[in-house]
Amino acid sequence: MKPEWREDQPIYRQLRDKVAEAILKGSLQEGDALPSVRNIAVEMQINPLTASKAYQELVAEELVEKRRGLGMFVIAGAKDRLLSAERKQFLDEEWPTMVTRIKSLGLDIEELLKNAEREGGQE
Amino acid sequence: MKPEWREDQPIYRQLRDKVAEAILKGSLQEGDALPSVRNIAVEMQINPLTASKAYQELVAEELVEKRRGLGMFVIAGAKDRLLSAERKQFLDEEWPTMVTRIKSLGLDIEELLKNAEREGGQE
Amino acid sequence: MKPEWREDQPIYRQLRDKVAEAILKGSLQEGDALPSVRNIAVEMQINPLTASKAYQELVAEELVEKRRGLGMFVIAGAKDRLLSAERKQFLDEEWPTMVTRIKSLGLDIEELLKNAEREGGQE
Amino acid sequence: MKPEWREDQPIYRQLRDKVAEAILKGSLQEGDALPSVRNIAVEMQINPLTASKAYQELVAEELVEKRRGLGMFVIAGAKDRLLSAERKQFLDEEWPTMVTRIKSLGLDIEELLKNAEREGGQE
DNA sequence: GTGGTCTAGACCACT
DNA sequence: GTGGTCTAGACCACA
Repeated sequence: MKPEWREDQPIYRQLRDKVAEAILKGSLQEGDALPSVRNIAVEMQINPLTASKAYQELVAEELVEKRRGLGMFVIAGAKDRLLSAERKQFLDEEWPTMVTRIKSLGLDIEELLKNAEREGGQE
Repeated sequence: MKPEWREDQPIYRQLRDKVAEAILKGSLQEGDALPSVRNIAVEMQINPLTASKAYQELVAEELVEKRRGLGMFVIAGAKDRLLSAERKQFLDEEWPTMVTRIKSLGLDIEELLKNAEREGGQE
Repeated sequence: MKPEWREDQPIYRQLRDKVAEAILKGSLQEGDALPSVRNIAVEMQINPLTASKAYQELVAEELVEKRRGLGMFVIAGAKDRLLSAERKQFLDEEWPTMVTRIKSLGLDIEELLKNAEREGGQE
Repeated sequence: MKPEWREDQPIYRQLRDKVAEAILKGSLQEGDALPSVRNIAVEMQINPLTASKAYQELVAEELVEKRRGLGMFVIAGAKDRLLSAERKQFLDEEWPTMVTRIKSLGLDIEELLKNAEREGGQE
């Protein structure tokens, strides 16, 4: 797995998002240890400090806890909390913006739906 | 009208988007003059240089032209060009991303779209 | 003013505390600009990144806001918010611990009071 | 009894403090044996090495002595020595800091102390 | 000018 | 082993 970083966001933010997604998908279960800062830095080919910054964001969001000398672990309830927080964020902010945009572009709902099905083979 | 700027994009980009939106909505007709850089800077409470940068973007996109000594004007055909460009951008990039996001949150795209249609027939 | 850093806390935390104290004391008024990251780094003889970390803490606490391209500014209401937050922290956590400690050491209240007056010439 | 560890101090220091407190309170009398490193490690859910480090601190402070093959025991005179050492530490360092803090928060030291006296005659 | 990000490398405390 | 902190120096976007 060769990580590729987008330019539109800082790397640490993207790494945070990757971990959050892994929690949502269940590939990181609650109670699981995250890869160590050093390991993930090597794997992702980034500076350990950058990786650490991503982890600190997760700690601040209370999705992950630090156990001193042991590492970082997914907090119990993290998945639920994350899911509801993201849904709220989506429904309150992202989707209304998107709806406005769709309308101002005069796009056809049916067409968008077909579009969504076409690419949505996976999941 | 107190403008509020988001943190996720530079101000000049957001101003550019506002103007583009105005063209799409028709509140800025083709041939209309844009507010002067100075005026809009005062009104939006931003640095004139920032306002100027927004206008330069619009010029680069060929939505607006500078008439020396007169100001900036919406180019004929701007609305159509803008509409098709934004539609392409939307369908190629924004919508697929949004679809992925909706699915990862376990939400129902069809329901969201139908709701959007029902609620705000006109924004 | 030659800054001296204690060993018991990271520098960025101590710098954050200095700024917070300046807000409490009023030497930094609401709306005032903080010294730039670079300037304070030079003045305090620390790395700009360390200074930046202190400022980011203050932003996270909503005591300070970033105005892009301009610098950091004390938010309106920062002083009040800070004062009540610190009082709460003190009364809920620090003081009860201190009381327990005083009792377990069997110290005399009157003596402590005299002590407090003696050093409390200022303020 | 589920021990909870604060983040502001290393676990071994907090454990040392717990033992010292027990000596002050008399729940550990002079001559008493301390729980074995292994037992306390299990009970407190910490690494035995961490527990051992706490005990070593107590030995270094001459509050506790190791009797080979038998375990760790509270030294005669430990309580008095501890009491005077902690009082000195408290009056010289902790109390002055606390007084400064109370004043900077605009709170009334006398009132706080009187309240403390009235409420919990015994902790 | 402003702050933000990243790197490379060092040192530290904790478990 | 773990994460945290700091430095020195670079580059970038924004106003």
